Amino acid sequence: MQAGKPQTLDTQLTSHVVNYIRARMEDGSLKPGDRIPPEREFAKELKISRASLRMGIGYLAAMGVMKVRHGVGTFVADGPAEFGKSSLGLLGALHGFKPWQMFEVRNLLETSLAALAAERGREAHFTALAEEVAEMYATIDDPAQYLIHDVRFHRTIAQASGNPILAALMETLSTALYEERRITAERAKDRKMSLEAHREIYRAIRSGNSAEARSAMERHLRSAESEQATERPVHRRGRKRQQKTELASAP
Amino acid sequence: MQAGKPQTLDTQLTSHVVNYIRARMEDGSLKPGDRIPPEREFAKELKISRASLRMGIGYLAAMGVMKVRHGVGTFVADGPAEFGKSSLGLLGALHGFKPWQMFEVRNLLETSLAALAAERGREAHFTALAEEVAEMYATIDDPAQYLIHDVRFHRTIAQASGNPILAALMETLSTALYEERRITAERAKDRKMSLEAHREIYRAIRSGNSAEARSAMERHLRSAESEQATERPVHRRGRKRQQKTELASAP
DNA sequence: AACTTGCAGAGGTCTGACCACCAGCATACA
DNA sequence: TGTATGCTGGTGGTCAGACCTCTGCAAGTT
Repeated sequence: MQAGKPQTLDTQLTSHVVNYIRARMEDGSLKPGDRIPPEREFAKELKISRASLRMGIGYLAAMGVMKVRHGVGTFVADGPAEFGKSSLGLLGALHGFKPWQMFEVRNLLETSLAALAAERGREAHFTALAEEVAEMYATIDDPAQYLIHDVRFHRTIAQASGNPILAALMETLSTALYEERRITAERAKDRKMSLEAHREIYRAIRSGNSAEARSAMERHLRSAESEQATERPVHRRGRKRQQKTELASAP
Repeated sequence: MQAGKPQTLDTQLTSHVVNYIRARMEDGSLKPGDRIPPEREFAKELKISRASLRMGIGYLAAMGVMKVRHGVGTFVADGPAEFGKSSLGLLGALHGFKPWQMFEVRNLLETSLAALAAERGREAHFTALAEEVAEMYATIDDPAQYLIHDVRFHRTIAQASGNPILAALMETLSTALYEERRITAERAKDRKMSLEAHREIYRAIRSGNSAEARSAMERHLRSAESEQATERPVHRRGRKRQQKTELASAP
């Protein structure tokens, strides 16, 4: 899945850095989780200023390909692929995406994802799915926690589909969805129904029944959409230092 | 389609800039095509250094939300939404995407896109599609030109689907596909078949027959995939200053 | 053994200078 | 009069080096 060198980047030096990193990723000398040299050294090595190097790193970080940790170092991203954490949110802000459009995409992707997961999923994936369902049971009364496991469930399905590109698309959608649902009050009754739906999806996938997995997912999304229509957004009370609810990587 | 402020960005100041721009996009005071103040001024206005401002702009440019033109200014992107030009290529380099995975995604997206276009497409879209088909006829003997109109045809379908999120996804795929196919030699016979297929797709869409549009697209992609399997990649001859083949925005 | 402190190394930010590019206008020439 | 030429102002691109802040760990303290 190689491609020509796109000359479409911001500037010469930025693309210099990007191409260099990219080349090292393609020839395997830079793998997920690896660390790149300190900025000062690396800049000298590439014979560019630190500022320019940082522009390049910033670009890669924005693309979700690199991860910068203040005081520690810069690393190649190691989690599931993704198209930049807030890209969809940003584009939405700019082009005014509508909720129904979001659902349409989600429906399209997730039903196929569920079907593929049923066909190609492996034991490890099934186990992970079962665990998330269990966690959802355990946190049925804690909306914030429940949501996290809900999202992780869907993400795990994406990974079980065996197609990393699809998984990356779903990952991008998930991030946006999570941000959106995090500030929405959801009814306990909805969670009960949702939980049931997830269990059905899980069973269908585990049993390898792709058609049933697809339709179960479709039913789930359909009801989720209609529920959302009757929800009332919660007033955001003075940003109370939101705890670490970052969705940790799924196994 | 709003979302909380993601605290996931590189650094404080970068996110400061991003949030500022984002807010102005959401409240409508910054629309596609608009220009932002010169860096020196803008930096002073936001009370940050020019370097930091540039990091933020770099992030937004990477996301495809802003467009920087050396010597001219910085603008809000105005073309069709897209997730960063080379994001998919970069992710592919990192995670080693396989061609069949690409086709799987493409098949999934484009068949639905074609169906939606048949249902929701408007006259302007049909006209644009017809023009691209005509251009394909005219450039049947010029692989490079033909490819451009081929890609534009598919892109126009995405826009006709009436779902900008889907269109953005397809746009991202298209960029990667274009880069890939641009360095591949394709047989004249393949182009003849391809042209026929496109005409069928066009007719189905124009007549509003979504089921037929879907299956026509599916047939097209299936044959494209099998053809590609027998193609031989062309040796890249010392990067001969590739002319301006940038896909211009579709009408 | 547990806690505290200090330091070294890494990324984050600032400043101000200079370079490169583009557009438009004024001048010079045909 | 019309066209070519060339200057100039404004804008982004790059650089250098200094200083700030965060993290992790090791040495020291209790």
